[in-house]
Amino acid sequence: MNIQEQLISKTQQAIIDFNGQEIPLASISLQETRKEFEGEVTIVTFPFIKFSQKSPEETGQIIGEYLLKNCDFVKSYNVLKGFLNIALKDQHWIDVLVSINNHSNFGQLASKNEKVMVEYSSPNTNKPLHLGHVRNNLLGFSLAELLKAAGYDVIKVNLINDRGIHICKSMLAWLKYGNGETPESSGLKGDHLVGKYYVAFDQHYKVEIQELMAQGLSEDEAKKQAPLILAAQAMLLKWEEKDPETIALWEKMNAWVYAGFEKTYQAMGVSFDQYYYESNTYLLGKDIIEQGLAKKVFYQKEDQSVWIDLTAEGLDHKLVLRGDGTSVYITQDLGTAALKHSDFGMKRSIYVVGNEQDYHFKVLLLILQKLGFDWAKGLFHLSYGMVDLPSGKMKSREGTVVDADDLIAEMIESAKLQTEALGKINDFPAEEKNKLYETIGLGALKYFLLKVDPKKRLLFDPSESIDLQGNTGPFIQYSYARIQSILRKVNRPIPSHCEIDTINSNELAIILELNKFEGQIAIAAESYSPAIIANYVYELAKAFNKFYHDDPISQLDDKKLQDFRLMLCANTAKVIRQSFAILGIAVPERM
RNA sequence: GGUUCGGUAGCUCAGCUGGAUAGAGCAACGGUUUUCUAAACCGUAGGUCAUAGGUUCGAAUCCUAUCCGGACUACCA
Repeated sequence: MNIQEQLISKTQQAIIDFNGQEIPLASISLQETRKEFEGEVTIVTFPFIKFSQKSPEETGQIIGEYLLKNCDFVKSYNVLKGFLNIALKDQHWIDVLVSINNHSNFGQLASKNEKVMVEYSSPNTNKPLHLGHVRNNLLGFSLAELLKAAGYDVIKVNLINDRGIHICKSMLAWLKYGNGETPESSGLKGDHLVGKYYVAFDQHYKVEIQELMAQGLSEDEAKKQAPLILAAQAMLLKWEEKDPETIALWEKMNAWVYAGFEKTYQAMGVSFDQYYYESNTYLLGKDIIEQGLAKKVFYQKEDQSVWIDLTAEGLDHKLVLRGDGTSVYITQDLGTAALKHSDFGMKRSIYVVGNEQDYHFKVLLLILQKLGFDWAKGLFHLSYGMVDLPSGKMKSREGTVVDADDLIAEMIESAKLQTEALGKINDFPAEEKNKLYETIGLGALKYFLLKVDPKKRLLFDPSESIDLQGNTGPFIQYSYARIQSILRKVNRPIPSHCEIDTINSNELAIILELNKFEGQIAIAAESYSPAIIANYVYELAKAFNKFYHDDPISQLDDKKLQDFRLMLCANTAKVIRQSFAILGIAVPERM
């Protein structure tokens, strides 16, 4: 029985001893004592008064007195209104630290022998990645690391949207206006080059629409009849017919994009175990439509189009296959979901996709459940909020997007300026300096994006650079570097046991944080929220910095105390490093 | 209109399986360095937790309504 279970059980026993009344165990809950009061564990006594027949204060006294007498790990207690605060003996907390220290895999929860798939990134190959994609990628990668830490076997998947009318738009514009421009000839990164022609298409298209409207067509008609859009549609048909020239162009331009994406992925530090391409999966799903028709989950209209009636679920009628037999988005997604499951047989599958697609995923999951696939209940849409600018939503066509590559470069530059201004690493070789700027710049960016609850929309103001002070990635990296500095200076192995018997409040605060780590991993994994880890590790770093400020370590003469504090430092560093690994953020040895 | 997510300090966010006087960071103001890295530490100031009801011993947290904002509501993806 652990400490908490003992406290709960003894609390119940205290009242039984007092008057024979039995408090239900479920109504006894322990919580952390707030910082301004003495103690580490608090029991709320309000729910007990109908059993004790005493005031909340008296009830607290009765229980506190009982615990003090009957639990050898309880040091003292105090009662404030309906709150019984319990302080545990220092030795208990020292033991907790030693046990964390000697735990070879602290922060890695026991294997659950369960496969979980995380699909994220899922880019279109017609334009470069922007800040919204950055959030998606960091969130997806971090979620995968988080689930691994929580004991799951994780498969990271990227479903690349490499076909469709939007891809044809870039291809067409490049043919018409590109003059054979290549990444080599222009020096442009491949994804940016292709994106340039996607924008070019839209500009020329708009001109054509204006011209047609001037000729008296309505806007809708003009949009449908503009020569450029007709040409793009024709190109899509040629692609579907596997016209060699079209395919060759498509392959060439996609290869440019992939080379560009690869660089951005590398810069962000994200990776995948498996790629799926829509060009391979877009025809999937039609057999599922057949099954659905046979099971009468779907129905067919006179024009042969296939629909599902979701009005009973509060949704609408939804098209699942066009009248001409071609797929829509959801057709493919039905097929891809089945394919992924047959490839990996995972129990759970998480889609990291923005909340603009809430409706789509609600429908997708509902259809799969209605079709009776037993794996469908394991699907989950991790719906994250959009990244907004002060001016509102980012729009690629209006040029208001924050480009991923630019942003990363700016963050590294800003880390460089800040680091140079502080002048602490002038003795570093140039290569190490650059590495550090990258570590800090990306650390700031990643932490900034990950510390916010994924569900919430996130505001980014490009005119204000991301902070490097306060509740930021670099603050936590700095705490880590400080510890490494101490460990280097003392240069003694971390002991495996402790010979002190009292600890101060700063030390206690750190141990309390360290003790929470694995619980936080479990909670964060269950709620799919790396933000919980980000906020947790910030609290740890704060506690450490206060300790560092107040209490000497390397200049101590008392070796026993020094050993203990070294152990505290080393384990703080360990937990910071692991927390940041979950967030996909590197830690520096010096900064 | 319907569905849905959100609204906490000037700004960015924690806290939300109901518990104490609602917490951080930034920005503002003041202090700390002959002592392990001041990217730090300490302090001051800043709040009708959108609004109104309800449930409860107790509500930022749960329920209802209203207001405000976002997203979705395509034979686009």
